[in-house]
Amino acid sequence: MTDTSQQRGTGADLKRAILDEARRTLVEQGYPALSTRKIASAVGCTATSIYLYFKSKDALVHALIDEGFEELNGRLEEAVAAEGTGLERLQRGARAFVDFGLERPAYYEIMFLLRPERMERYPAEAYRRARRSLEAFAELASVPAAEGLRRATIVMTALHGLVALLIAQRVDASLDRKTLIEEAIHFACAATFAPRSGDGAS
Amino acid sequence: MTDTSQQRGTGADLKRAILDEARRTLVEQGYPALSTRKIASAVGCTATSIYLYFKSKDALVHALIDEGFEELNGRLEEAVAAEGTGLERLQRGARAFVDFGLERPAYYEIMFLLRPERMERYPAEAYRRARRSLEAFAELASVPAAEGLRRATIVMTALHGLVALLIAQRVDASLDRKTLIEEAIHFACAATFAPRSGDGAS
DNA sequence: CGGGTAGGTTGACACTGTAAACTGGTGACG
DNA sequence: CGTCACCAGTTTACAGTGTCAACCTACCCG
Repeated sequence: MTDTSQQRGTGADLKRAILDEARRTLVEQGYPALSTRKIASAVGCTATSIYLYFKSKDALVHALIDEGFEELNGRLEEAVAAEGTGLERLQRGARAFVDFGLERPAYYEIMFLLRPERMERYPAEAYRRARRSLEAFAELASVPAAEGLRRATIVMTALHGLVALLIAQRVDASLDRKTLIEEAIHFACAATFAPRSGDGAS
Repeated sequence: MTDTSQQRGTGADLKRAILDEARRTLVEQGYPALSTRKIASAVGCTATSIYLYFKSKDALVHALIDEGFEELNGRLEEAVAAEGTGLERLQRGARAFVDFGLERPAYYEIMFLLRPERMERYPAEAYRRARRSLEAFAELASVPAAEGLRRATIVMTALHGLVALLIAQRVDASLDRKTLIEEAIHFACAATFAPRSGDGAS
């Protein structure tokens, strides 16, 4: 009965509590509502205490981004791993990516939507982890490795655009979401398997 | 010789000066650097004077967004208007869209990258104007009108994803930018002209 | 001359992230 | 046992943000 109804540990416990509260705020109220003072008061410490465990607010957000990529990578690997043709596996991966974005828009925002200059650069080491999903896609492409990365990037950009505009509610509401997503995934993935410069109409 | 080396008009002139300075700051230093006090001091008035002409900072940004869409729409219409097949015209439009985003990343950011809940909703009337480009794309699609909007949306999302990730510098630096863009546009536009559910290989 | 009003300013409030200095408690060592 | 150092956290403060309420001032009109 030492703590006064505040969840409040010390040391590593406090760090965890801060991270938990930050994640909660992020998920429930979005990135803009993420403030050091709010986190601190919810967790029962002062705002400056956060700086004992995170170099800056950005560093805290980086930690959340890491969490996000961990979950995303997990989902993607699972989706891609199962049996099926390359195209099928790619499509499952694409669906997993889109689902992640739509289910966790706040995570998606901090992972993909924050401009880097506002974000005091996400460290390159972690960046590489963020690219694992891209590489998973590249391996599935049915083109030479040199082009595989490009094709995979194209798929990623297409999926990202889909998720980003859906999250931002900038897609015409009259469109059926499910059909749109299915078709967008279909075309995006097909591109990865298309021959070099097939200009032909039928 | 009434003004003291500050560009400083009164009334509508001041409003224009504020808008000009806001645009300059946006273009040169990006959205995060856009602050009412900075604009005010650069333009030679107080921060609160901005509120005489704009309901809020968001309203000021809305005005810039309007400018952005005006330019974008102009470019798109020009690109799409000239002669050529539907596919060619669509591709020119797509290129124009991507070029706009890469040449004016700050404009692109406020137009497409700001989440709506952070943005006190861009008014619906202006929103419609923002959709003109989409409709221009839809008209070019070689599918029934009902599907045209969806196909156009898919192209838009693909292009948006491309621009967004390029701007955010989240595209592998080893890739040749020009080739990536060309190929992405190629595939995106091809989708609009593909038959219904062409699953076929070759 | 009197007064209303458009156009701007002053000052304040409630926030934000963050740095420097301070404090209370706990363990180690002479 | 006494003292010293260290560590976790707090206090205080600074510079910045958007925005509102009150004030002030110069001009025009009757």
